[in-house]
Amino acid sequence: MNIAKIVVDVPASQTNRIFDYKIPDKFLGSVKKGMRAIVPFGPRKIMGFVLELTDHSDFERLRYIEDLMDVTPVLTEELIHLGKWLSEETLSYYISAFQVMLPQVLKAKYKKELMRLTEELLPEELEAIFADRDVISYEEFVSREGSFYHLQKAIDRGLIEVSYQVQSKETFKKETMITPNQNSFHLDEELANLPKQAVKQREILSYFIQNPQAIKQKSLLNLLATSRSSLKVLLERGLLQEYKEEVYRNPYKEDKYPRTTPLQLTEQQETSIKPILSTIEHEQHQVFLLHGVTGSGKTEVYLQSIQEVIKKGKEAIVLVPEIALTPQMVERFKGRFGSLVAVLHSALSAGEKFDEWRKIQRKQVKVVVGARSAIFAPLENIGIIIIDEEHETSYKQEDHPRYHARDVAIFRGEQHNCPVVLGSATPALESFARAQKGVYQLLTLSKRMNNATMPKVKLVDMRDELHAGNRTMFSRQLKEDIEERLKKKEQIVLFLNRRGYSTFVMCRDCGHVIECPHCDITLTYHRINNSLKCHYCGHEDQMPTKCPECESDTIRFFGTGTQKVEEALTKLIPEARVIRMDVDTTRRKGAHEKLLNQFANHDADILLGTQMIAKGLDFANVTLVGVLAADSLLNLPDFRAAEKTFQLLTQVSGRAGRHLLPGEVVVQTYTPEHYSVQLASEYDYDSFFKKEMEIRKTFNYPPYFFLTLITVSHPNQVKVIEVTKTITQLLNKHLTQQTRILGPTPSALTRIKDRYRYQCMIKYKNEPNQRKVIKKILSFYQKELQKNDLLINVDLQPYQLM
DNA sequence: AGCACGCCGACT
DNA sequence: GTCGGCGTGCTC
Repeated sequence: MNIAKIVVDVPASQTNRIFDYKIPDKFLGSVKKGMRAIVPFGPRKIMGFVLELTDHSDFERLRYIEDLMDVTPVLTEELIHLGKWLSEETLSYYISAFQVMLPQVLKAKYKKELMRLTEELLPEELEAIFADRDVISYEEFVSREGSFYHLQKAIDRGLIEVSYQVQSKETFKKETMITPNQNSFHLDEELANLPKQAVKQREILSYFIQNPQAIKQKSLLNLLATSRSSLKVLLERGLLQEYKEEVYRNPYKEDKYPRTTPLQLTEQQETSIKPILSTIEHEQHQVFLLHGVTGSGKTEVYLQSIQEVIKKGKEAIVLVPEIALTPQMVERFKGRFGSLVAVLHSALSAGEKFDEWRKIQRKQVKVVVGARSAIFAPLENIGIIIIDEEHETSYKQEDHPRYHARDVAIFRGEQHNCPVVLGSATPALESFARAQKGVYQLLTLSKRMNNATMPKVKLVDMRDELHAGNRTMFSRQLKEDIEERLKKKEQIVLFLNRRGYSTFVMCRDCGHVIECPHCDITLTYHRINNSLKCHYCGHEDQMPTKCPECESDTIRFFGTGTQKVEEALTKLIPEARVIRMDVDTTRRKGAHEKLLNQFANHDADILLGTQMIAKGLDFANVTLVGVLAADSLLNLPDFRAAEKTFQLLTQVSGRAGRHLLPGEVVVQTYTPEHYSVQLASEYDYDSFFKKEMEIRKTFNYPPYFFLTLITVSHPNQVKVIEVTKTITQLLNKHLTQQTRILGPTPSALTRIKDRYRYQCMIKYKNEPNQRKVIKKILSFYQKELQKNDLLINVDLQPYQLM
């Protein structure tokens, strides 16, 4: 086994294959599959992943592996297998598939340097740049406008060498530890010998006489209220010793979380957990769809399933949408499983993420809780994979490799013979359809815990408000309800799905929304020159004074970003204490937690926020939820708009009345008759499912058909149309009869940054050759793609249609 | 992706 | 003869 098969860190179609390298004798035996290695590649040195070891290669002039970057492999055999599958599945490069499975810091960093090889003076121009130094960075050379010709000549004459360096970015946090010198010093004797005035030294020594074990320098100095200087003397005299110990950066302090014990399950929970436990017991792969209304106790089912998995000596992965990975959520898992839990969250620093990952790699944890990419946790003995809020679109990665965590979960579930549990109050249509077909096993929790009822939803037609002369963003109903709760000292959650600055323009009379004439997107109001702009194609219009549709002059910008609402709210109800939670107020580390704590302590009456307050929050005292603008999602150019609206409304409503106090929801809308708004207000998922499925069937959308979206972009519009047309023709020719190919159509955002974008949509039921055909088409355009003016983007099962 | 190599055209 | 600008093809 002296040859390694390696995938190199060059994301390009021509290098998207395996290269063979010889293993030098000094590394024989220590090279293992899944390690990162530094290898020569042409004139440079780059990082590569060792995928296989063999002793035969068809290639004759093999070069040697230069160095190893790991002692322990960073990819397990299963992850290598998964990476190959992933790149096939998503049509992305092998290297990208492997990189996405690892923490950022394991990505190699490259440096190119120029090294002086002789004592003799360099040609004038170069000497000026080197200025007596032996090594300068290549970037510096370029930025000082060094002549490449002179450089080349100096290299040819052997004066200068180009050196390539591969660096690893990972760093390890070290802590200084202090311990008594093991070499049999009698500390008590030494203590007696210390001069009287050495008070602090005496204190330190006495401490170690009583506590002879090692202690962190930080804690010691803290404990004895002293500084390093007094410690230093003792270290220098050899009475004490110091050493560095590697520690994990610890973003979540375990001791903070009070331990919880399993709760008594309700009858429904009991019925639901049984089949899960059975598959764990029999090591069977099975996908469950746990359809549980908000507040029905899905989490407890997860926790007790995990408990069983741990009991069997296995491990668990829990995926939670980024936005729901709140301290409250983490607490539930850390509270039950303590330090056996690793949390992978984007809010962690790169170093913290790496340390959590390393805990997993070293098998020090049993449970991994994290957002999308946590599905790649390097566990080797998985007993269950749970995806909470499985309908969340954030589980689909939008750049390469465009994977869906749900698919990866099922793949790994098959590998490990373990159950995959998809949980949601509002399952994705695709998932529910599969459960109906029996592909997934459906488990239902229809009752809330504590016998709480779902809060009553009142729909308020905002057009009526206007006709009654109310021009504020709060309906009379909502204002009244807020005031009532304030009187009763109960709390309120207000939800607005609009980011702070973003505004759209709508006629309050007829509900007409002004869109860009060139793109299918609402225009944004800019205050500076009173104009309407399209953020993508650059189109600009003067702000109209009349509705182009009905001529009414009640056309207004709905600039109701959270900031404006906060302002209006304090004007309307001055006594209310408001906490605003959006990207702006939670950007700082820990701010999220702080604001939620304030609200939990009733330091505020109203929590006003965007998406981030829609999920997972659980406050006993919240009895009113207000949705300020339910239509905001419906106006998006997306066949999933109704589904997303239904999901969001249901989820937000679930924030009220989770405990003893009954809850109520006020939904403000301009389209109260829309079925997604109607049915969400009645919590009628089944009817929504039926209705939406009919629509999907009529328009040949998922789950009846699979989609593939091919987006072509190029600076020249004629060229884009031509290429897209050819692609459509090629697809028509090579795909089956039943498959429908739409296009070329201009993309919803036709022009971005001077590139025209056209797309072609493949709707298919069964198309086994699809990937092959697309690959062929891509290679047909390879030359043009390389030049970079033509871009072809392929998204299988897209979630973002723009 | 980089990088070398080779051809071409402009300029001293 | 000298220099830089591109197009092409290769990397174990």
